[in-house]
Amino acid sequence: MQYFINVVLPVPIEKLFTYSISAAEAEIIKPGMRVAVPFGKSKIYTAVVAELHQTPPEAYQAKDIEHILDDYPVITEIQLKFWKWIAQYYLCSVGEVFRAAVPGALLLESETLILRNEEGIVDENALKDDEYLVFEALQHQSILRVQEISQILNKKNVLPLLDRLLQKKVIVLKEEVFEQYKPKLVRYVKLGKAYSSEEDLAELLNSLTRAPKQSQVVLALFQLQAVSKKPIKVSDLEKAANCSAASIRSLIDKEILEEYLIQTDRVVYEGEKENSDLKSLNPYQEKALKDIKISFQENKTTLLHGVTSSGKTEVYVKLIDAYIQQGKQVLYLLPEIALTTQLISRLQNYFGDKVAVFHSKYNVQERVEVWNNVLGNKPKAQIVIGARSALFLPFYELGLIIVDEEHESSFKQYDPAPRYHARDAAIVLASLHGSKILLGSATPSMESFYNVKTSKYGYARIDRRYGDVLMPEMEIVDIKEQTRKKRIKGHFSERLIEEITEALELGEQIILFQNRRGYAPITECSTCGHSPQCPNCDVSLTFHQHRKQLRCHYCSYHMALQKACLACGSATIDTKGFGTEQVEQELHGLFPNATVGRMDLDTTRGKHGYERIITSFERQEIDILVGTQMLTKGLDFRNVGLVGIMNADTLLNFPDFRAHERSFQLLTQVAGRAGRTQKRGKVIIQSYNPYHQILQQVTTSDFKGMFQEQLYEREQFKYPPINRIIKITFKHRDYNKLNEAAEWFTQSLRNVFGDNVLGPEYPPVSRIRNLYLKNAMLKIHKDYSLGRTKNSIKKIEHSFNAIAQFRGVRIIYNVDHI
DNA sequence: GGTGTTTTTACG
DNA sequence: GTAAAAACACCT
Repeated sequence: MQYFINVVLPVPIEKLFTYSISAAEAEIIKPGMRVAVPFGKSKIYTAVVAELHQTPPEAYQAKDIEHILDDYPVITEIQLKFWKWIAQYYLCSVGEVFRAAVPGALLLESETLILRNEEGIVDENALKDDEYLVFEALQHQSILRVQEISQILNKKNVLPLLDRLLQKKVIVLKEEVFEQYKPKLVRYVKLGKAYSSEEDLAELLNSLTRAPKQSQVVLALFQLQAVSKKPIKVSDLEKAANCSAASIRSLIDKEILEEYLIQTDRVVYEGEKENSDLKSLNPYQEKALKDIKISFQENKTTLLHGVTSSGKTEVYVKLIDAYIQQGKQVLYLLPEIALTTQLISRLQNYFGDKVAVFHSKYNVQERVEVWNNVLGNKPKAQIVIGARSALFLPFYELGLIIVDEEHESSFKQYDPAPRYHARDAAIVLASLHGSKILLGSATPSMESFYNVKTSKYGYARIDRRYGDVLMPEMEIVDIKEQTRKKRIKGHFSERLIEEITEALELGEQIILFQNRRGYAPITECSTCGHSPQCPNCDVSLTFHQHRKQLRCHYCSYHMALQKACLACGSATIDTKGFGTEQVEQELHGLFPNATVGRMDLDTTRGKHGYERIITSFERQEIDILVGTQMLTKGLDFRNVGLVGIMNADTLLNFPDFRAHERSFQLLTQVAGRAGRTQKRGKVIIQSYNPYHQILQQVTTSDFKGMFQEQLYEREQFKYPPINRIIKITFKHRDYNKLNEAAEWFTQSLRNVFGDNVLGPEYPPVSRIRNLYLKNAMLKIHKDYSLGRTKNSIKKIEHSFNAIAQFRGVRIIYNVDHI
């Protein structure tokens, strides 16, 4: 009997690949295990077993697998189903989901190593220059990587050369798979066996009189042992004895000390265990909790709609507690995990070391540890807080999923595939696990609220702030009028300056919101109108004050700021528009005594970038914090009296159908940062367009009005939530080829879907990294079969690929594009 | 015709 | 995605 497995490979190819296995292997292998398989001419890849069977492939001879990587499945059955759903819904391959879902350290790939051929006799004269260089390098270093050779020769393609060297028997090649995950081992010491009793010790110290440092170490060790029964780390001993590693080393060599290693987790929660009791809920929270529970009984996805600072977290905590009591796992999804150190520490206060965190700023090693803890259903990963990628963890007994700040667009992955929406995927995951799912937001998305209205989702509401704090008072300032009356300094209206001054006098903190980073978006010569462009992308370069640089936001291109215009040579370079940096600088001029902080992508790079700024604002070391939309994301500051929105218009005038919804959400969220304690907060919104519908709705907290109005518009123009949209992007280096291809494809779509097809159009940035772009949009009514639509698209793509002249044009699908 | 570079194709 | 093979461009 022959045995075969079908595996998923981490490559963007639709199909599964078949390998043959031995009868013995067939006994061991189960779906969800990883196997190493040869793929292509030389590479070895990590694949996941999807199915076992006994039907030999007809058209080819299946290869044997290299070896089995796991003793038990590391991918659960549910995960495999979930991957398939994502691939099918978001129009990508299961392999692409696999690549995104599994931490890099579990995805081993082989690397070609180049070694000397010890047997071959090399005739140095028969070698060409570059061949000789490789030969010579191998005399110094016995192993080289392909990449290193590339560097030595300063050439991209070195494989033909290696082939020649292989023929001449100068080198041999070896494929090696590197295990990337290495458990972290910590060195510990204890006293050697010979010295366990008291008398031995005295003798030992005597023998060390001539080595004062070493006896100091032994004494320190004893002191440490006296304090706690725990094993003693080498590093701790070093510190306690104030000695060098060498002293300890020589004690170990003398067998006075004994060294041993213990495997430790990289991610450990250092705080005390479950120190806070669960807070009791106020009547509004109680009511919401009750409504959620009722809705859960009907197995409905439920939306918790609670105004800013209404204490949604306490409700979550109660729910989480209920599920972990039953021994179930809980997943808590957040839009941007790095911003939420506040929330993490709050949950850790309640649940201690049951809380694990998972996000993209963790390194590969840390991610594998969380993965394994979740897979093993370990108590220390019973509650997982994570960004969207945490959806892919191997949950075993998932009882509850919470999607906090459900409206946030960063739940949607944009690039690369799979372009999934974590909120929607979470709902599917919950149904696969039979678990409950709660969405939470102060400003629900149109989609979710529509689902509530159509009774698809359950609904719970809290419309009072915690502790009955009043909603902030909002004021719109007309900057057009103010400019006309010359009542404006830089970008600050008189009203805003007054309020800032007052808040500063009262010792309150201030948040200023400007939805644009950098100093000024573009520089322009006021003589000839030239503004420097990126050579690879179709955008103007952005000026960054901090480094005196012009940068491209799409590729990594940057150049120093030119003193004179590159086109006409005159020194009349002007900056247009304004960003957070400029606001910050103007503040220094207007309020020289206030300390100003800035929070945007530029100042929050690095693992602890956010934390630094947030904590120093919390400690009130900063009076005024200027920032981009990062500020809106669930931060909780006690002492903020005033929130200023520098310019609401950039949001409102954004050219897409979600602009109004997004503006409402953003403005409401920023405003919600004001006055979270007893005193009523104040919000100033500056705008050129003070009578704009959305601004009125924000100031009166009229969510329902906004929803009704937007729904009507979306209905008119066939946009979500009533319709689904699929954005199709075409990409190619050749402008004309791209145009023809996009035109052809869109026309084919039109033949099937009629005027539900828009485009093709150039996006605002029509060239990125030297590739031209064009977009088409397909709108499908919610009730129309998604499967049929996708089949039609696939069919069109198939004929498209059969046309020789269009080959090489890349097609990217973005289902439910935001 | 040889050499280097880009595009195409196939991978089990 | 990667790498070999094929096609193309360029040079002597």
